Amino acid sequence: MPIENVTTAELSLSISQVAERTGLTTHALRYYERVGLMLERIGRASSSHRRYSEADVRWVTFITKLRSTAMPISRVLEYVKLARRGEETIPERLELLLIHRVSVAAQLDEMATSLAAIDFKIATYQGRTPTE
Amino acid sequence: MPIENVTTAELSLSISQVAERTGLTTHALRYYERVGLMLERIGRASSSHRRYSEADVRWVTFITKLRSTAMPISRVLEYVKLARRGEETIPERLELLLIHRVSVAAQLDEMATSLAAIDFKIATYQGRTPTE
DNA sequence: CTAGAACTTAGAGTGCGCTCGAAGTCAAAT
DNA sequence: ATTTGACTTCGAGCGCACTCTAAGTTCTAG
Repeated sequence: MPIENVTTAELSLSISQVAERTGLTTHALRYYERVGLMLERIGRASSSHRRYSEADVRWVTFITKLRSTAMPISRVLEYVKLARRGEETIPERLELLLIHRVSVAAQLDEMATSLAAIDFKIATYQGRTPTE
Repeated sequence: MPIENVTTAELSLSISQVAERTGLTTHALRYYERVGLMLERIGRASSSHRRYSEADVRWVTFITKLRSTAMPISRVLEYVKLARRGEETIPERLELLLIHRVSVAAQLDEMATSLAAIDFKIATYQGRTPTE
């Protein structure tokens, strides 16, 4: 019954706890690790069970923000690889995020436009003349 | 050499013209027709080439709004089937759209939240303390 | 001590939404 | 008359992002 994290007040979570906290499945978390999306190697308990640090959880959380704005995993991977190279790649990471930002804005815009079209249809179904 | 659309001033477009106008590929348009997404049978020229009416184009355009708000094709199909049954299914179609509307709002919300997180990161990379 | 839940790896399988290829037809231009 | 290119059908193939299975290990509760 080895106790980890004696040094700092680092919590260390099991994979299922991280799954709960992030909304991903344990399968997805293992998959992310396999394809190289994690910033650092995920710690292991003596049993070889994964132990996630707070930083790991923050990173997974950030990844989900990128993913939920339709950044492909391949792009996230580029970003991770830059991040692993250290501070010197901040300009490149910044550029990557700024480019992505444009696409997110476009997505928001398209979705808002689509919503308007759907609302228009809803209004006609509700018998309200939508232009009225 | 039978001439279609004699009655009205209906324009009739080729598949590639519709592709241009809707942003879909001709492949996707054929696929949509194949899986039953079109409201009515698409007209054919004597050559058996597809001829799209204005109403067809409007329908495809509406479909793309549903799709771009992440409505699965299976759901669009439900909607189409209702629509083909006529006016009596308007309440059901309305309900389907209202339910979808909720999901679109949630998507917009999530995307906005993710954008905020990305902007936060951008700000830190730009050396601005983001909370400042 | 034992049962059962949770974990491990490696690799195969899945669902969605197209996308592509093959083989053929047709119309317009040269 | 022939070449070019857009079209047709049908079915297979593909990329993405997981998701699941199998076989084995380990942790937890009673």
